[in-house]
Amino acid sequence: MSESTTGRRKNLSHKITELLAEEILSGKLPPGSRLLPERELSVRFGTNRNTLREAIRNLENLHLVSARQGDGMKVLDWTRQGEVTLLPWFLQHTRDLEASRKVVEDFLRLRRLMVVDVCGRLAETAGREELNAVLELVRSQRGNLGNPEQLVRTDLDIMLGLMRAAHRMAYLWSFNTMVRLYVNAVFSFPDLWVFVPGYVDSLESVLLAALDGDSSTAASRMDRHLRESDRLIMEAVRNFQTLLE
Amino acid sequence: MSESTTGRRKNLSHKITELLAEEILSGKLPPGSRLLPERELSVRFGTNRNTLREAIRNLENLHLVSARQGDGMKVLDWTRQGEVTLLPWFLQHTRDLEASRKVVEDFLRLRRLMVVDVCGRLAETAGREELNAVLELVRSQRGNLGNPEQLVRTDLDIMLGLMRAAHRMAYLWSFNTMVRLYVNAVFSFPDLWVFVPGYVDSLESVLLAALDGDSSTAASRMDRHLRESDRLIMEAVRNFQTLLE
DNA sequence: AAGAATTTGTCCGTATGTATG
DNA sequence: TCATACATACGGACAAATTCT
Repeated sequence: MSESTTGRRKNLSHKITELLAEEILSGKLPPGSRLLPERELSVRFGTNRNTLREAIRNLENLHLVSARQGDGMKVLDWTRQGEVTLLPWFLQHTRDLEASRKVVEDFLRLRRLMVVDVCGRLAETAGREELNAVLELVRSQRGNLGNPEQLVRTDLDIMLGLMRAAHRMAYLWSFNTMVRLYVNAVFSFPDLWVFVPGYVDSLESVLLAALDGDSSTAASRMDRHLRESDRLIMEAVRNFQTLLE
Repeated sequence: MSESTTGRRKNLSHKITELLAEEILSGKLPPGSRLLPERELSVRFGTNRNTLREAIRNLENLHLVSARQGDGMKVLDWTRQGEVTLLPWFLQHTRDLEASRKVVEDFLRLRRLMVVDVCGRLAETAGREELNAVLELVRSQRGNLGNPEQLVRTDLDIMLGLMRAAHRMAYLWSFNTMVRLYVNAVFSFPDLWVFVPGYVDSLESVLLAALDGDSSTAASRMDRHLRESDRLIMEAVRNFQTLLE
C-alpha cells in the first residue's frame, strides 16, 4: 500500500482497492456483510483472479476485510479494528465531516505528543552538531516565507530532523509512518498551509534551549508552538469544510 | 505483512522476505547496495519471478529496499527511513542488544504517552457504560492472577477498551497497529509477563477517577501505573538479555 | 542523439493445495 | 463425503522506464 503514499501510477488492483474501499467506508458494505467470491468479483471488475486478489490483499492489510479459506470474505468492523494506514483512505472516502475533523485533530495531537516528548530529552540524546543542523534548517525557513510549499516541506524535515537527532529509532519509525500518511493530504490542500506568527522564532528558541542543555524548556516551548500551530490548522480545516457544505 | 502479526502458515514469499530482511538488518547488505535483478534472485531462491516479487514488495513496504523500473533495486537507509512495521523485524534479526533494548523502551513510552493522553480526557469523551465495561474488565483480572497469559491478553484488551471508549479513531487505529506489532513479541517471551504489585487496584483507581469526572487524576494515576509497569518490564528485558549473552 | 540492452511493472491463464461448511 | 472458496505457486507476454553504447 505504499502506492497511496508515493505518487506512483495506479495499477488495476489499486483502482479496484479504491472502489471496494469506497463501498466499505461509505457504509454501502457495512461491517459483517460478505463480499462476492473472488471469481465473481473478478468477472464484475473485468479482470482475472490474480489481479483481484491483489486488491483483496490490500483491503486485508487495511483491516477492512478478512478472507477465510473455504469460507469467504467479510467486511470487518473497521471503526474498531482499523490500522493507522487506514487514515488517508478514511479521509478521502468518508462524507462525515465531523468525523474527519476529529481524525485530523487527533493526528496533530499525536504528532505534538511525540515531538514534545522527544524535545524533552533532546539535550541528553542529541549531539550538538545534530542540533545545529536542525537549527540551520529552522533558520533557512526565513528564506522560504514567500514559498508556502517549501515552507511546509522544510517544516516536516525539521520535525524529522528532531526525531533523528534524538536517536530513538522506534520514535523515528513511528513518525515516518505518520508523516508519510500526512504528507499527501497536506500537499493536496494548500488551504491548510498555515503558519503561526513568529514561526521561525518559536522553533529557533526550542533549539537554543536544547543547545543550552535545557530540555524541559525546549519541550515546553515546542508544546506551546505546536498547540498554537495545530489550533490554526484546525481553524483552517473548519473553514475549508464550511466551503464544502 | 499481516502474516507477521497473525499466526498464519508462512508461504514461500514470506520466507524469502525473511532471508533478505535478515541480510539487510544484519548489515550484510548495507544501505545503498544493490540487489540482484529479480530474475536472478528468483533463480537463486529456486522460484519464479512473481513469487519473488511478492517478497520484494514486502521489503518495499518495510522501506528496506526500493525498486525503480528500468534501474534496479537498492537497499534503503532503514535506520532513517524505516516504517513502524519494521519494529518486530528489527527485534528479530538484529544482534545489537542495546539497540533492541532502546526500541522496546521507546515502544513502551509511546504506549504510555498515548494511553495517558486518552485518560486525560476520558471523562469528557467516554460514556459511563463504556467506562463501566472497562472497569469490569479490570476487575475480572483478579480472577486471572494465576493465569499470566490471560492476564497479558486482558491487559491489552483494557488498553484497547480505553481507546475505544474515548471515541478517537486516529488514536485507536494507531494503537491497533502498535498492539498488533507488540502482541507477537510479548507472547513469545513469557519472561516479560511482568505485573506491578497492586496492578488491579491501580487500574481500578484510574477508572474510578474517570467515572468521577476527574480526568486529570485518571491521567496522572495511569501515568504512574505505566511508568512503574514499564520499569519492571525493562528490568525483565535486561535480565532476559543477560541470559542471552 | 538514437537505439539496443537491461530491468522492473502489469496483467493474464492455469494447476494444485487446503480449509470450511 | 462432497462442493465451495480461498491459498499458493508457476510460467509467459508485453509495456514502460532507465542506462549504456
